[in-house]
Amino acid sequence: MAKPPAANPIEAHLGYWLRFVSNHVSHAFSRKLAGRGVTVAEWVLLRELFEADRVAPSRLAERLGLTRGAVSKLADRLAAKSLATRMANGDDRRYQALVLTAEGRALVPKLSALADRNDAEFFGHLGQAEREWLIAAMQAIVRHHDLRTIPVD
Amino acid sequence: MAKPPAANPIEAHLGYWLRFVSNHVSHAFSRKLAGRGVTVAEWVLLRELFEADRVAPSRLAERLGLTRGAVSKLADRLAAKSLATRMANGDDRRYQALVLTAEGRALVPKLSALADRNDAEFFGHLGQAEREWLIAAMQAIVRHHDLRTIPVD
DNA sequence: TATTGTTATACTCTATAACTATA
DNA sequence: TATAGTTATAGAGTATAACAATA
Repeated sequence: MAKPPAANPIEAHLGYWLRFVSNHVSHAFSRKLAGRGVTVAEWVLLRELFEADRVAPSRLAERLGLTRGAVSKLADRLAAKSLATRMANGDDRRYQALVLTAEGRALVPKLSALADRNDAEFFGHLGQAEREWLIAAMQAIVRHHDLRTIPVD
Repeated sequence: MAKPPAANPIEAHLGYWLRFVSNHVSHAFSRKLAGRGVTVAEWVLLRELFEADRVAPSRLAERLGLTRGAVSKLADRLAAKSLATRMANGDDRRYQALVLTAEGRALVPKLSALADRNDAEFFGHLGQAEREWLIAAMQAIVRHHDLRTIPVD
């Protein structure tokens, strides 16, 4: 009698293979960012601030699927690194805005170049058509499930 | 004058979209596992032990791309939950083996069913052909870069 | 000396929940 | 009371480096 396959092979799961590739890509990127003294979570926040200029922490928490406490701590670290600062925001004094410092604003394009390089290293060997096909497939899944929060970790 | 695009759009990166989908899939799975009192890292170790019967911690560290210290702590937690135990292994008394307990062995198929369900929830709407195409694409990337360590986090 | 495993230490990431200030 | 943000606490996950036992 053969041993019954009590557990299905996890290698049949698309999620397993996505995670396999995605984690290697992320780890490689994380190592590149470390050379600039920045973590992936910090990078995600920096990107958001770069694009939106001034953002309330609660808005970031919503977009990134984090608690306000988590954003608060991330903001602390960006502030400690002189990459972002807190500012008053509008009339309601409960609201703040997080804003990049000049140093932070200057850093983002450099980190962005690292991201470009990382993506090219992992996927540059694919044809343009295949890369676009895969991106479209992932975007379709995101739309199908109405996934909204931008991944941080 | 339009503001120059000082940072390339990260949305052009395949890595970004893989991470977007992969993280949502992993988080959903993590929540399912939490209902059984198990973390994703613990699940990965349990799978390895289920398949190999007895494995030396150093071997696990190698396969999973972790330090021996990290595996040691994970083994502590599995032992605390009565899912795995440490045993002597062979003649060289420096070596151990980690082995599933009966409880651990009984649990894995249940967790595996959660993994099946999670994958079906996220990708069940795709055609069989598309799912297989995507899996093959990921496997090709893994082969191309000779990625070996099984992702834990 | 070299190797296996453990432990000490530290940092990131994140949550929950209590707290402060403001409305 | 309700909301924005902070802080206290806790735990997972991981690394580096020092250590103990064994070879």
